[in-house]
Amino acid sequence: MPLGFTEHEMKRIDDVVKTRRRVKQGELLFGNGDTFTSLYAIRTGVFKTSVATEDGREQVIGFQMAGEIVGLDGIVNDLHSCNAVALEDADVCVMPFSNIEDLSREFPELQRHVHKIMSREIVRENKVMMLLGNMRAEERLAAFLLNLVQRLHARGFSQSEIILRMTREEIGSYLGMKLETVSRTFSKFSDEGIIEVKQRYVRIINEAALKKIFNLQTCD
Amino acid sequence: MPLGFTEHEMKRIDDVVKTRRRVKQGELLFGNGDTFTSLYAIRTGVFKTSVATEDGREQVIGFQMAGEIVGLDGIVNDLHSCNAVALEDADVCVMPFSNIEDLSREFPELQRHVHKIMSREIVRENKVMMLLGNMRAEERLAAFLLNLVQRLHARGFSQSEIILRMTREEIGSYLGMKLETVSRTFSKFSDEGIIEVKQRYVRIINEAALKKIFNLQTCD
DNA sequence: AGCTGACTTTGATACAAATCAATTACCCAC
DNA sequence: GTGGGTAATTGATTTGTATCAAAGTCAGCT
Repeated sequence: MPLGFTEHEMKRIDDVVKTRRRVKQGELLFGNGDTFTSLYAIRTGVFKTSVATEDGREQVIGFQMAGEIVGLDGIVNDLHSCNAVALEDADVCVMPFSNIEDLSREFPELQRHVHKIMSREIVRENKVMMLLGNMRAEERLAAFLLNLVQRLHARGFSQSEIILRMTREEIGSYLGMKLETVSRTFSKFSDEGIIEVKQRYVRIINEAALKKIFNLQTCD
Repeated sequence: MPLGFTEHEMKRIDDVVKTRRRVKQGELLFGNGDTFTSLYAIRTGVFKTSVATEDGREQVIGFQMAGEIVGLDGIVNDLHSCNAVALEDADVCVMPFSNIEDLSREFPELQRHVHKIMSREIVRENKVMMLLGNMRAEERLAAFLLNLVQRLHARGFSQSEIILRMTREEIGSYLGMKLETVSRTFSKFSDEGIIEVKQRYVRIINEAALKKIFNLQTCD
């Protein structure tokens, strides 16, 4: 949240954020078709967001963690158009969107902040489209690992070790490949000494090699 | 634009939109790295937006036409992160973003409108991710054609005839396939009597068949 | 501790789309 | 009209990933 407010102002902004909600592993925070009322700021836990086709194919849209906002998809039609599922027990701030709109008319800083959050999501999705449209399996997985470790590091975790909260199938769905291909690509990186993999545990041994495979700047 | 304003209010809102800019075919409206100042409302013409990797691969992010807004990618870092190129001579309204923010603090209707535009873009990109991650060539092209004809029809054009403003390569980039595959898939649909294709001219003969191939509701 | 079920790894094979290559069609300038 | 360049089509072949199949690993439960 942006700074530079008086105590009174902070109080009013805090009020938007006061409602909490716990979501257990595997539970929906919101689902496709649900009425949209609020954005959610993740406090703890990791979520996946996904959309599905009629015939049951799932596309994972993103993995979200502490400090990130989910629910932006609901604004346009007052209905959510994707599912947000907790991949581990999670804790979110419920922020009624009408309150956000009211307050952001009063506080330009907050208004700007909201706009940036939405723009950031658009830019993130642009990068995922590049990944899905142009890259090969190894590039996709390298990009995924680099992105994940960077975000975890920014939150005070290790810059080389990851405990994955998602299955191979979910990673595959996000990256547009099958779970077997995800597994094989992990094994390949492991054989080449670039990473160490043991089920959900991943340690990055040679970050430079990963960056070379994904010869683009790290996404955020 | 939303309705329900007084004459005086309309005047002030109109002022935001008064600057015009012409962009010739092939020219950039804005490019990756350009300073962000404004959103652009397309009045006439068709644009493509795209991002590029270091090694020169291009990913088309979208094709935008009259009434649609481009430039949302620039808000988050005050820099554009994609390119917007006119595919035909075009005409846009330049809308300085600081003006939009100022006015939308005054007019809740406008504020809501801006939020919806950004959310709509997020939802659109979610659908493209589904397309790129889960669908096969025929499904992608069917989805593309249905989407295009629907948007053109909403603008008063035919609901079955299209003049494509983009090359096979650009379509392929958008859909995550090579230009040869785009061409072959067009030919296949043509052989099956679903469409008539002659270079940039496409006529949809059997919309139901296209919808069946793309067995999802038409994207918007 | 042992069972159960979900997830992961690995192997063999099939297939859709990419790649390489050669025409063909079209638009625009002269 | 005619020539030149870009874009599109079509064919032959290769290749990356999907698919099908079978073990192997692990966490949770009784």
